[in-house]
Amino acid sequence: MEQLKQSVKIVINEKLFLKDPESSELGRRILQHGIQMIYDLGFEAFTFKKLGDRIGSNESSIYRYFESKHKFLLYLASWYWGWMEYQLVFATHSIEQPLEKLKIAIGIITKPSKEDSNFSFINHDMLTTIMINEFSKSYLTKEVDSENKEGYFAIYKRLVSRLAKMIQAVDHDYKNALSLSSTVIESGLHQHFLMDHFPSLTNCKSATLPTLYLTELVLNNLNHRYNV
Amino acid sequence: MEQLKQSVKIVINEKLFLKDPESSELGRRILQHGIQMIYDLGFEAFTFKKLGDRIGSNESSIYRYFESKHKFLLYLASWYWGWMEYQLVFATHSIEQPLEKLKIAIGIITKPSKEDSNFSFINHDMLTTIMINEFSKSYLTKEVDSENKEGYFAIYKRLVSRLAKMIQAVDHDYKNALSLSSTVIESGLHQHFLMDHFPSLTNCKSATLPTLYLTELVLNNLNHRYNV
DNA sequence: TATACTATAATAGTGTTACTATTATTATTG
DNA sequence: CAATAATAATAGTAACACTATTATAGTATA
Repeated sequence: MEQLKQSVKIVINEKLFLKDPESSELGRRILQHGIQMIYDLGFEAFTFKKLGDRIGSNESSIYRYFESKHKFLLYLASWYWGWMEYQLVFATHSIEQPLEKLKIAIGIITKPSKEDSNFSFINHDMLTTIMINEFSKSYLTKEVDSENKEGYFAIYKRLVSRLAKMIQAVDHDYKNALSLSSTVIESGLHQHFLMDHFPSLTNCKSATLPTLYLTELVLNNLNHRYNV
Repeated sequence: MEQLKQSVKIVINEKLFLKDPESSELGRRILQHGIQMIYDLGFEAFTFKKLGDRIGSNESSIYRYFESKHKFLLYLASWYWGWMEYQLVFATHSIEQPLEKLKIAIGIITKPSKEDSNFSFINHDMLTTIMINEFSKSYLTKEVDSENKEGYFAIYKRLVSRLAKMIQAVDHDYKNALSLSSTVIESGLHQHFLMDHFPSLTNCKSATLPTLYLTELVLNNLNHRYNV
């Protein structure tokens, strides 16, 4: 917790960038407009060349911050999950009751920002949408294993593990806390995608957000188990 | 059911191919070796050029079967879900008991083939792995909505809907049958991916397959609900 | 046997992507 | 004022995802 609060800046694996984009004006413009462009065009159509044109800068200058488009996505994903972790730890640290703690955690993970104040040039709403649409692409690659070894997914994994611990705290005997945690985090994104593009495949609506569905899904599996 | 059994051939949206690849020797080689190559190289590194070289044919000839690499993936996905649907309907149609039916359905959807006999030149094990690694890429695009309108995801959607109906049959009052169905199908793939690449994020192991975890997950939510 | 037609192959070419390399310019600091 | 660092400009590369055109081989029909 202390690590998190002493500095609000989200600490990201240094191998994901060549020069810290938060440390200069150009770097911040890259983040801000990069997010905007991926949001608008999708990750496939987004290029460093287009981004350079947009911010009145040069493609080659962007490459001095990020080695590749793929690392840029990994950077954004780390930032997103780091920010989730921050919210989660901050919102639950003073709560004693494990069940209460878990409910709040699920609420944070499964509901898309909106109400959260921006504490940097990173637009949270857009970043959330980017994660819904693009996060899977950051790990569904032939290089996952080596990139995982490099620690590029460390923050994400820490979040899954944190949520799993909260699940376990509510039911010490539940055998699938990790799977349930990863399912909630994944479905938190996926159900939003379905709402936007395949509404016939989900019961979630702007009124009934995934939060409710997933909270019930989890709690029904704790302390009163059905054994197959 | 009759539609399914009258012909074992899986019927795929005709807009997904220019010439039916199952109708010629070259077409079948494209499918067979295309699957092998995507399995080996991943979808990104796979190209029609490489496939042409491999099968001693020409890039341009492959383009006479599939308009694009993306449509080839959509074709494979349709084939995969069509085959799932076939297995599911076939295995459950004679079962009366809704609970029994549902359990069998979840078993089929969440367990990777292996035991299933190939009834075409399509290798089911490889195709399953391809779906685990690449299926998300078929819909996480800027073109989802228009492609959805064209019916490119029809079989997948039908499967989600079928499973949702089976869930509903076990508990008529459950409010999130569609979301639960889509979650099971998604997690069926995702938990396998985690087993292979992020074992610390799942409790599933070759011994304890996702089937068990997901069956419990579903059944714990039916008929004895916790209300948030 | 000639002809017509189809399937496939060969060849070439296009615009774009995701970079890399080199050099020039501008801004900052000692 | 010189040295250094950051950024920009320019050019180039190999590969990708196609498209277009022409050639060839095989089969079917008149």
